[in-house]
Amino acid sequence: MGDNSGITVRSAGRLFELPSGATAADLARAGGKSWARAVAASVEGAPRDLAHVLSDGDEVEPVPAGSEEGRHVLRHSTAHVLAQAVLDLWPGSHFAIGPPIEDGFYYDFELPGGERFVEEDLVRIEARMREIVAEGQPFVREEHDVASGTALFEGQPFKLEIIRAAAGGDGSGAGLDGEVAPAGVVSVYRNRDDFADLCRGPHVPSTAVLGHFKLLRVAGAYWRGDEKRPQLQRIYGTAWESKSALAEHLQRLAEAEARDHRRLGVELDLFHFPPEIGSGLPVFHPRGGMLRYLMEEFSRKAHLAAGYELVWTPHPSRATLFETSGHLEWYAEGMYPPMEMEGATYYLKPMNCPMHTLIYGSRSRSYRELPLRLFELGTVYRFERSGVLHGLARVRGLTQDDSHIFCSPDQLAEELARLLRFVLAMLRAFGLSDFQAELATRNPEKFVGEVSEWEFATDALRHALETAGLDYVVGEAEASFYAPKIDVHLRDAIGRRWQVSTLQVDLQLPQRFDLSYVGSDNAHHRPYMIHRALFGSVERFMALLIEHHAGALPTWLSPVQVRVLAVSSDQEAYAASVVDRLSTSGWRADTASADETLGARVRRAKMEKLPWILVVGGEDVAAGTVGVNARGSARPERGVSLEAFLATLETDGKPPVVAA
RNA sequence: GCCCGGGUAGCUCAGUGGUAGAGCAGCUCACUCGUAAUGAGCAGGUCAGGGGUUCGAAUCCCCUCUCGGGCUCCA
Repeated sequence: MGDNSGITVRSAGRLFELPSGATAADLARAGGKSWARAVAASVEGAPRDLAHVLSDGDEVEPVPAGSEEGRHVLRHSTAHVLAQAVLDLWPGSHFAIGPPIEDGFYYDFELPGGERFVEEDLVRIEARMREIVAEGQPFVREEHDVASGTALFEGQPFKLEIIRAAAGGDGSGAGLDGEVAPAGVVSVYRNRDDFADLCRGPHVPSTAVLGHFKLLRVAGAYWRGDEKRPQLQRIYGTAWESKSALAEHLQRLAEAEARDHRRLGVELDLFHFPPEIGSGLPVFHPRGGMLRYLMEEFSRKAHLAAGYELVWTPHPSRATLFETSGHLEWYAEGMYPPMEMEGATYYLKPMNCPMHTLIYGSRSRSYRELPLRLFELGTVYRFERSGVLHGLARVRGLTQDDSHIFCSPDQLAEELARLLRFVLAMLRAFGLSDFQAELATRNPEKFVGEVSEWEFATDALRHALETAGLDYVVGEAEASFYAPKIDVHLRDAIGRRWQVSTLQVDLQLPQRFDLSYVGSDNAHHRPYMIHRALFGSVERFMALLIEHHAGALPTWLSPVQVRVLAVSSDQEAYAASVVDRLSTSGWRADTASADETLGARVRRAKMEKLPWILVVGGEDVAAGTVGVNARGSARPERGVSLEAFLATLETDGKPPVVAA
């Protein structure tokens, strides 16, 4: 080791000798290339400022600006700059919290006199932020005790609440994403004499490091996410390590907008939401109807092949059904209001399960029938608050590809494993592959039933996840009060997360409906019931498919698969015969008359994102061939025999096979 | 439901107190064309709906509906 006034630290496997009192920034200067773009340091695995004083023997690694952790720091620091800008521009504002989030950050404020931000304010705020960046203000960490921290944030009620929560040790400060350090230390980052913010850190050394950011939108947000508490004004922004990374992100946002299923739904003439019908209630046009039909037929066939039986149940029901099921007790606010008819009260069903239990219970069941797998594309109605409706992804009338499986306790684990394999195989058939699951476990504060039963069901779900080899996280205490479940999430082509399938082991309905089966011991036993929606809903899944494929649906799902275009009117009869031949072979083909130029018709077909365009001219009539213009290919292919094209369709256009 | 912002022709949008506009789409006619827009013409609007201010309202004010971005909730 060095002389007795020095320290030795390790970074990337190398040893560095530094004077005592040296900081991570000193190491960064000595540390070479890997430290060049460091915005913070990881010291003994803990995130620290570059100004952090190192100790002898520390293991220290750079946190580069472009890493996830580095971006986190950049975004958090940019959020502080946003707060300073707003406090400068609106003296007397209260600032609440400003954490980094995926791809950006936000900050919540309360403006004096209940004033609200408007979009135009973002320009002013951003300009002030750029001044702060240009000033190169330092981020200086200070540590206070609770008393002096409280004094520091006099007049800032939200900050004081955070300090109190942390000091009170009730753990309620823990969810506030690093605003305070633990153990009664109030850590603060100061930029100016008159601006400091409560924060655990770390931060970049200076605002000069920042600059590649953009404010995106304003929104309302409840303090601590609680709608009974004050609504604050939230500003969202994004921040990146470089101009190009910012530009790429903005490009991705534009791409996402171009893929928006609500926009493509209009452009491709798939569906719309007539105000005459009501919010969240879509109608499907012929093309969208065909897409639905293709999805649903595929689903029905796959379910039949996997040992399910199709059932059908009506949409309204007497209230007594939902009293028995418990829905009126715990789900009433999610249901359409009641209808009175001939002295009875009816409700539209919000779920299919009660009706499926009636089918199970319609006669005595033998263990030999189990597992009994009932499947329905069941349309349900839910009262969704107006603010949450979102195209097809969130509607008030939806069709679940719903199944309820009744099985004996000893079948449960195997049935769940089999079910999960089936779910994943189905999703893969639609071209989706990037899955993550969440296992939601019992909430000890809020559950009904026996703990041992919960454990049995949860273990069975875990077994299914493990045999499927699926990545999963455990959502401790995230289950609803009556059942543990697996939620399957996936990422689409541009990385957005969608929640799709849900598998739930129900401990309550079989009991509420007093379901039983006769076992080999000639005694009555209670079956388990598994709820499962695979697509989630047909509507939402359609939205996902449209966005995932950017409207260019795979051939097997394309409402129109082939457009046949005659070069001039002289070949229209031949074009019609090609359409006939394709239709006879089971393909969806149409044509467009030669009133428009060929270029215009090709353009139209391209904008409809059709997978195949066939152009037929005089040469093709003579030779019995077609010109093939495939979606996504650089140039068309001339003189292809119709047989060869049919063979191409056989490989490109057949629905996938579900191997489960 | 709450906060912010929208709603003008089928679509995308211009129009800030004084005679409702453009492009695309639609229709008609001409053109018959070899791979992403042929030309001309025509038609199309209770400016979301209701109320108010004003000599006069798409424009200003109020209410309602509806859409978008968020919060909360959720398939």
